[in-house]
Amino acid sequence: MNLAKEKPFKSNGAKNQELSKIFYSIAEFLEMDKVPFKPQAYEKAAVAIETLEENIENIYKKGGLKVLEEIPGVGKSIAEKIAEYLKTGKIKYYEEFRKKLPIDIEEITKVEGLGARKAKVLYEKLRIKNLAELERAARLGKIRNITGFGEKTEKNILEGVAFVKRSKGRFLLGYILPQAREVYKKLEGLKEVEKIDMVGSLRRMKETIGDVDFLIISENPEPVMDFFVTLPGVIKIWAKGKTKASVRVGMGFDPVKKISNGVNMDVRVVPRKSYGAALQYFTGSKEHNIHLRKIAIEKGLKLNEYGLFSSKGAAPAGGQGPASGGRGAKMISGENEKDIYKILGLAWIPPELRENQGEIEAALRRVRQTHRRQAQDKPSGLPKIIGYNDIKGDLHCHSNWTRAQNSIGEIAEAAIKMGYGYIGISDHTKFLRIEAGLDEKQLLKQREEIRNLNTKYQILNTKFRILHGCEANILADGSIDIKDEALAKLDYVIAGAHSQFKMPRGQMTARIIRAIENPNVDIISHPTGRLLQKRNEYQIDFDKILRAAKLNGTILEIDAFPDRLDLNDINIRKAKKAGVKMVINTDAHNINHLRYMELGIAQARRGWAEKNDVINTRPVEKLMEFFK
DNA sequence: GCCGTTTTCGGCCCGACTGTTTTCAGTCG
Repeated sequence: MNLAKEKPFKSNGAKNQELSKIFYSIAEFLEMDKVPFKPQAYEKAAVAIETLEENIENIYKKGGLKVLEEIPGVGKSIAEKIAEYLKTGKIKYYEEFRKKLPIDIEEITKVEGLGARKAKVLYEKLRIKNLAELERAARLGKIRNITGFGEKTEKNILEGVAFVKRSKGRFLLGYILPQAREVYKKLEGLKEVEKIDMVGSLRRMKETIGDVDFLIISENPEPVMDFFVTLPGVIKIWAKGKTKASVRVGMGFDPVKKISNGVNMDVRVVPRKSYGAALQYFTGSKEHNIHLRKIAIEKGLKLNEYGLFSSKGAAPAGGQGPASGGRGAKMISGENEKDIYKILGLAWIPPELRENQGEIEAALRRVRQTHRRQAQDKPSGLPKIIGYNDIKGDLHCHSNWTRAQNSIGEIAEAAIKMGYGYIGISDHTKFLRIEAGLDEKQLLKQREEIRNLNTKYQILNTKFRILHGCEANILADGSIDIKDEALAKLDYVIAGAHSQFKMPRGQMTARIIRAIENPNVDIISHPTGRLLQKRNEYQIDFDKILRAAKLNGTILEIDAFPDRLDLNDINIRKAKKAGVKMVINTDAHNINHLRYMELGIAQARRGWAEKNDVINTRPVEKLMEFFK
């Protein structure tokens, strides 16, 4: 490969992200001018482009405007704007908005309670263009005097600004989940709480979480609300009504951002007969729900958070009290979420798949497939995604042979407690001096300790095995920092890039591929190198990586560490499609990290991965067959 | 602006809560 010809790319899908941001902004600008319907059209296009698998430049190069228009939500007008952007780097329509209203709309609307309309007023009255100017105006007490605003709004803006500045609004799933579960348990313990579920992005196990949502059945919601807003840790009550309350909970110290932090939590109480509908509704995603409602409408039904209704004689929205489908509408379903999907002609869809990324179409295929024999084990076109109990062992654990905390014996004990059949020790190797990486000699020595421990388990008749691996380094040229003879003696070899992340795309791709082709390398760890909220993925041609992995039988890791979750959902789906096997590992540096496995499984589920796609769902003998 | 096995025109998901108003717009999910 001629590396000199390759220029560094901004990112694989940089244009996709840039365009989707522009279209989101156009939607906001149109919203400011109270233009009807166009904002939603632009937003829909923005979502479609943002989640597109393929690079939009390639799509345009291949098929021109015609093919762009095949993207759902993209018609003639938006396709032309995409082409304009790809050709000139600008969109005139957007630039004109920006000239008229030079507002950093993306930043300002991140502030809780501020949308496009208010942002426009703030600009017209006070020339506020960005977060810093917003904060200054609020501090000086200028905002309270504007019609439509007041003292409370001003105070909320100040708090909102502080929040955006501190956290950029989202939290890692791995750090939120334990906090959310604690609150869940407290609420669950109330005698007034008949049933409770976590909903929203937390139920969908998204890699980052904006806020925590709980759904509750209660005949007597007021004490629940009172309890919720006075929970220890609540630092702010945003809203408190009879059926809905919203608070900010302080979370102590955030180890990643090194600041003290808080997360918003919402509680919503619904009657039992509507619980399933509400569960569906509040789980989202928004796009999934919109699609579902449309299916309801096609069937002459109406779906909202209170239930599924026959829409015959339905009154216009807002005309009726709660728990209603409108005048004369009859409630068909609502208590059970599965029933709602069923009545709509769909197989039940696991929350992790609810992103309107084809899962509804797949679930629809149920009807056709039930006529076939295979209906029983595969009731729909949906994948039978990997389960949270399917993992038999963790192959990426660091021990105190390097700078991690626990001994190999301690890690093994923890793994046995988790019900695993094996654990893989994969310490860093010598290139990573900062981690006290092992050299060939030390690896051989480590092998002895592992052999001794395994002998002990045999004698005790414990059905458990420690596998000996390492996480070697892929050097800049794609070679490995440990000699082949030493690698060949290990049970398996993980290789990962831990340095020089800013290489040009072609060079980085070649580097990783060389490692994939190495006859001693079995697994590529955290294949794209991103760190959530910290570092973007390095530049690689992932399709080329997949082809090489498939050809060489090299396995790609889904690293479950909270700020990695790498591969991400889109890449997992691609890998599955390409027939590339994956392994879900925690990258544990102490035994408490072993519990992050759940995050990796969630990620695999969101990537539509099935048990068969993931090698460590297999018992140790079958597992070993995947190693070179 | 997009979309179409009911429509190339006429629809677009919809309800709760807040803060401001004095009957409702804006925001959120």
